[in-house]
Amino acid sequence: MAVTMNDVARAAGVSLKTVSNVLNDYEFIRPATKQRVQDAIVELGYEANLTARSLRSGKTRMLGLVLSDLSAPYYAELASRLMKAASLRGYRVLVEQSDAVAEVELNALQGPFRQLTDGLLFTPLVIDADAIAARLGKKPLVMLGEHILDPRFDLVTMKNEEAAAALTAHLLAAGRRRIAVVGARPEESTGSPGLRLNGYRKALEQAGVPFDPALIAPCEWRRDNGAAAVAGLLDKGVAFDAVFGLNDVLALGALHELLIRGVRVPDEVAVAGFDDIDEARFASPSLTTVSPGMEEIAQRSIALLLDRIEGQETAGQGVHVEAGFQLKVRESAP
Amino acid sequence: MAVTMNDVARAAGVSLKTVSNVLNDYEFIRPATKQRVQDAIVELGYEANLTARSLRSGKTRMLGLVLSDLSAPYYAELASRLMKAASLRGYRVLVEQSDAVAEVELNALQGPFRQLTDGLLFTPLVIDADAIAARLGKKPLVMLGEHILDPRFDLVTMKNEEAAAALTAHLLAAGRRRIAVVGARPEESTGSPGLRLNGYRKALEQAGVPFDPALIAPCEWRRDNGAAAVAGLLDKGVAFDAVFGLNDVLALGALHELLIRGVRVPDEVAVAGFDDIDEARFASPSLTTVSPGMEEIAQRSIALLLDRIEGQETAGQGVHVEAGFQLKVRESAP
DNA sequence: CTGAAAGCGCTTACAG
DNA sequence: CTGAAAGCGCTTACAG
Repeated sequence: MAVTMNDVARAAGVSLKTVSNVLNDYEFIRPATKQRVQDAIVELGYEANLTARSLRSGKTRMLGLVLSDLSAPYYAELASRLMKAASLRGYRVLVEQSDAVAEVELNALQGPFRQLTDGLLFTPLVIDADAIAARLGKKPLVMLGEHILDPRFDLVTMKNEEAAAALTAHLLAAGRRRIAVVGARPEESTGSPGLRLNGYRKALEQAGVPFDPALIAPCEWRRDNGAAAVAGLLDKGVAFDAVFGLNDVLALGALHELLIRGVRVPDEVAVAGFDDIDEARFASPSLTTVSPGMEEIAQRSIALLLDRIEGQETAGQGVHVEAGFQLKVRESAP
Repeated sequence: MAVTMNDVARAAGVSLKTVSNVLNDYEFIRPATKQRVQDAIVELGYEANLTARSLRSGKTRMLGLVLSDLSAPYYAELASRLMKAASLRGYRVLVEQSDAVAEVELNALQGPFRQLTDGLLFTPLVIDADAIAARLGKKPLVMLGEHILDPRFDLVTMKNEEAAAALTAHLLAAGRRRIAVVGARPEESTGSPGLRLNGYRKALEQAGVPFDPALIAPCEWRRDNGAAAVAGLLDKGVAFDAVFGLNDVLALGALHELLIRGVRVPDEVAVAGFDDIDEARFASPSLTTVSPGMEEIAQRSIALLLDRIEGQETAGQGVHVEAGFQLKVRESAP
């Protein structure tokens, strides 16, 4: 049916191996031979069969990306950048949405999804380091995010604590003293919620402001939950003069609820988020937030994963990368 | 290295073909034989090699999705739903971002991307129907969106004209007479911008309100362009009492600019969008928009594409599906 | 520098 | 109901 390497070899009057050599940029081919092969390829309109190549070579030139939900703005923007970075190196990205379900996360590690990809960019939300280590095959895996901080794994993440502390310090410097936090449990101290809450607590401590658990509203990181959490605080009569949404969609949900209730932002209550999604700049009022270095995260995680896939070193220890962050001061918390 | 079908056959004391029959749910297998094979599979931890299966069968059980930019909220939400719908039928979705570049769109039709997938969900933005027809191989392709309306192709789309007309009629009914449109050229009449503009014009006509080209601001569909377009109208001194952003991010960009300039929304200027992305509900004020039936679009386009892939009929004519829409009246244009 | 052969792990006619 | 054989289209040692 389709044109094969055999057809090309016949047309060029060489063996299969020579065609393969040309395709794989083998150095030592006589220019004349190479030219004949290339002419035959163009003439016949030959295209390499990627499946056959994969079967024989054991490589697919696809990377797996496991995240909870591609429709969340942060993940959508990250996935888009990861795909572009991978594409520049000749790789495609296959996305798996886990919905934060343990079974899906586990299956991504060893099932067909793993088989289809040469390496994994993994954002686990529910399974733990040991579960991952137990299912870790030979193929490389780079952790994205901060659910797992384990020296065994490569990890690309952001400065959660530092950035959250800087943001909180900014709110404190503006005179805010009762800063509500949306998206963590008061006692949480690991994972993205916990680390960001740690930063918040450190900044409070530094300023000599007491930590009040009543100000901490736990919820899943979705827009509607941000709104509901703030509604809950207001209904309970908890007094606060700022809201720190642990990500932007939470902050934007909170902002919406405050404005609906007639609370003036930032005059009465300042609002700040975390992520700097495209939307933050265009919210009304625009959202003060932290830019966590998403482009750097995308670049470095692709670079690290491809080094593992293509590089010689299998490495004993995991590499830990932390992207730099930037405070983005806007109208919602000047 | 890995466990193969041969290993399973040996362990179960049957031939390769019998193992294949069990794996592929062939009907006529003696229960005892089937059981022995299944036991061997579990015992050895056998997993089918998908690459080998693909090479032999010519099927990858992957669908291609070509869109301009996964980080755009509408596409991110659509991609997420498409993946879920495909997953229920045992397929994966591989995304290709075209950035609205013609070359990328063309390559998606015949290059390696096509080879890796059994069928394509294609949102072309720049190439035309003939270019597509010329490169259309044997594999099925379903158009998404409305850049191409051609009887040769299967198409799943939304009621652009009707929905835009309904939205415009809503603005007119609320007494708005100078409705600016952001995201189309005044003379445009095809593609998403053109069709939505047609709907706008029809509603104006129906209401006996003259069409004023000065109110039509062309720009690419990005948030910052929506803001810039409104800034342009205000700076030129064009009078208007409503803005219809041809998609939600344009409307939200416009809303932002209006509020920055101290224009009261909706009192002085009403704002409406199109798409009903998650963000619309939580904007401040919340955004009046059109919900174009995204879930229906996702479901039906997957169903249609898989019918083509798995079904017997190669069909002469393309099937055209239009999802239903709903007007979402919120605070920005009550 | 180039060739002839083996084999990656499946599915698919072809037999019986 | 089940088996023996061929072959999908490549890459990879092995020779020379």
